Amino acid sequence: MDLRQSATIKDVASHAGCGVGTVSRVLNQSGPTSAGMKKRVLMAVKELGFEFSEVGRSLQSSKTLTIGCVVPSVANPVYADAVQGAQETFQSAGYQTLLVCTNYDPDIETQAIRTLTAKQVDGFVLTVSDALSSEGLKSIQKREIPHCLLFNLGTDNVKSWAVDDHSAALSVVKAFIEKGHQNLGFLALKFKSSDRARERYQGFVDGCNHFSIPKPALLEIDEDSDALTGLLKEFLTQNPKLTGIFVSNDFLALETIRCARDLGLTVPGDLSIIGFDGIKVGTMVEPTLATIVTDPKVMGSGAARSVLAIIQGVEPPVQPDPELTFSFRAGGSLAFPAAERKDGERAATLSPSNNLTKKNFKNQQERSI
Amino acid sequence: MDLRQSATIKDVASHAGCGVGTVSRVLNQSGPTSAGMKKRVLMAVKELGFEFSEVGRSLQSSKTLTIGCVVPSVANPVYADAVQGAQETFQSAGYQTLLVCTNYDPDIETQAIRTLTAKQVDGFVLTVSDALSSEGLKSIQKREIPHCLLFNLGTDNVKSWAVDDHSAALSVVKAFIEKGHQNLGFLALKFKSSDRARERYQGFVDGCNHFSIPKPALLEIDEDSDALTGLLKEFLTQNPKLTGIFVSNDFLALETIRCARDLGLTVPGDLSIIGFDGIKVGTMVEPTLATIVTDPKVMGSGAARSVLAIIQGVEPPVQPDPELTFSFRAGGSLAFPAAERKDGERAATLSPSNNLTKKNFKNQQERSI
DNA sequence: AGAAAAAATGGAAACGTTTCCACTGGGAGG
DNA sequence: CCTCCCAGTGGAAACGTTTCCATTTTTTCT
Repeated sequence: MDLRQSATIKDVASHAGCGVGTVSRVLNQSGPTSAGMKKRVLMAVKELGFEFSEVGRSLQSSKTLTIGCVVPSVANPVYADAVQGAQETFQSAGYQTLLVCTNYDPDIETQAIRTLTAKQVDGFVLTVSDALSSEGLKSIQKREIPHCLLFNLGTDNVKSWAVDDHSAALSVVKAFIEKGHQNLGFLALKFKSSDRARERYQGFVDGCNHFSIPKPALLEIDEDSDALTGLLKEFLTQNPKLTGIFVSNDFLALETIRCARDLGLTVPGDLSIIGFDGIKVGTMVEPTLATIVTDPKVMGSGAARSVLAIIQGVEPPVQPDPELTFSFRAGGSLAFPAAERKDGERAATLSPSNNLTKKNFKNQQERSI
Repeated sequence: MDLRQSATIKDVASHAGCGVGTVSRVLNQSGPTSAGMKKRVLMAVKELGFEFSEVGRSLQSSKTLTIGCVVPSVANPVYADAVQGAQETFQSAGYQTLLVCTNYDPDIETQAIRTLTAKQVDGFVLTVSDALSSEGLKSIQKREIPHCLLFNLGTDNVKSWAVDDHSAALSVVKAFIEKGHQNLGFLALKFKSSDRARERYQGFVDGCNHFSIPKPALLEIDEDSDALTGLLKEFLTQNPKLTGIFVSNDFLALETIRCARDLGLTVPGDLSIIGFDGIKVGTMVEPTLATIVTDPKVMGSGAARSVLAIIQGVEPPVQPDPELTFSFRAGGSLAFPAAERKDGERAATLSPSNNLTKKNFKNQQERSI
């Protein structure tokens, strides 16, 4: 038989010599059927290679068994892991995952949500650019489609699985202080298009206030650029007392360490660095990277379970205590500032910024959060 | 109005005082309509917040504007990047991507393909466990659903975008030989469930034959385990002449370097390592990692364009010359063997394998290809 | 002005399901 | 023997579109 055009339930019915209702009942076990009939239907199914069309089903049931998953980019391992967790969870509940990467662009985000809504996804897991202003999120809420935010902070009526960025940033300050640092900096990528980065910065500022140390200096870069060395030099020159930098993601932190070295600075001797995310390679480099460890896969899976619970109308899973969504990991990139500068200025000798150090990164990808 | 239950085209028609055909014609610009009618319909649409249901459309047109994307795991950055590339390409062509991670399990793979087929995806991009035996792939071919393999080698009638693993492995041999290595090893993860790893091994063996050096020793591990140090020690003990190891992916290569150090060996002094994939961090560690650089995003995007071309019935894009799907990147992990052992045995002093070196990898993920 | 052509419109059929209602026949209970 | 009930079955309706054909309205031409 020709499998190109798949058989329909009507074909099965006529082939088995019965009505479509009977076929449906046999295959879905949704009603009484005689043994003989059952056998004939199953026979016809096998013979025709019949499989239900989910499209027909969806039209009838107005359920698609499909979830929309919207994240900035899976090239970023944080989101990749989260997507992995969500996808696995949905998969084992019988749902498929429709993935969209917005590339941090709010317009794409809005458009994507519109498209997925038109496809009648049964729910959403999403990381939006800004949870308070997202058009897409609003329309999801208006339509009352089950959803759960991921990494964004939720509100009263919006579920969310997120790292407590604010508290995490606070514990970064604490870690710096314990090592005797007083003058800190914050380095972030894509600050504008990420409420997470802003949240971390706010926590960092609040932490500095709380411990009565100077407000941290902010270095904000737009792209994961080769110009970092130069920018860093300028930043350090403008903030000569600075001994520690909190970098908003681990990849950028590793880059920063490399740039610092290019400038003739030692890490952690001249400059301590703390990252964010807790990627595995942070433990494999020398010095190891002090960082905030998170578990994106658990977040993704949690958000997925929340959505499933909402769909099924049961009580959503309890989220972990915000304080448990992250942990501080010590590392060689954080130490006491060099003795002679305990409260003094940086040795005034930054080596000349030679931009010859650009490496050929064929695989260079977006790695910010 | 209540937006919970979305309006249908009939609602729009009655609201605008016209027939459903007219509404369809106005909204799809698929036929002549008067200016007045157009205005009334658009008005009704706005008022009701109407949006087409893609499900109804799909049923009618038997097109879903959805592509199934099946990969082992997006926790592996190689696949994550590939998925990113494919998704972007599909997105800009108006297609959505239904993502499934098989976790290297052929049964999940088969099941997933079945489900996606039932959902009537318009095409597939997939990395299967074994292209020659995959049940799912067979059924896709039988049903003549447009598809393109990703990382798997294709056959006459199956399109594919893949790194030329065989040639790449060959150039690894060449790189080792140029540095004077004669006794090589191959270290792979998930060897059984990946035809890519097997292809690399075969290329490596063929290369050794070609250059008339001994057949490489094979160390095959099942899991990304903490036991690597022990296994590596055993491996090196059993192959005392060995001076270079080709490791089938970069993450594993970095781990291997670390384990070698735990055993008191220096890299590259006592042991040279070449990895595979070309992940970014390979350039950020010390020593930098010699490796085969690939560009998974380009592969994913290419496979996506192939599928789109097949769907549209046009000529698929030409794939790059297989030899250009990878390049060798030199790195500090590859050097001449230590002089005193140029053709001798390893200094017989492997430090005791103390398994105290297990680190607490909270974020430990699957990283094999 | 009248006829013919062109433009605009309405609505039924079809796509593949599930669900519900109606019908049949047989067995149990009176 | 009659009634009632129930398991088993068939088939129409509904889900939301598009498409096609028939019909009505407008325009154009003589």
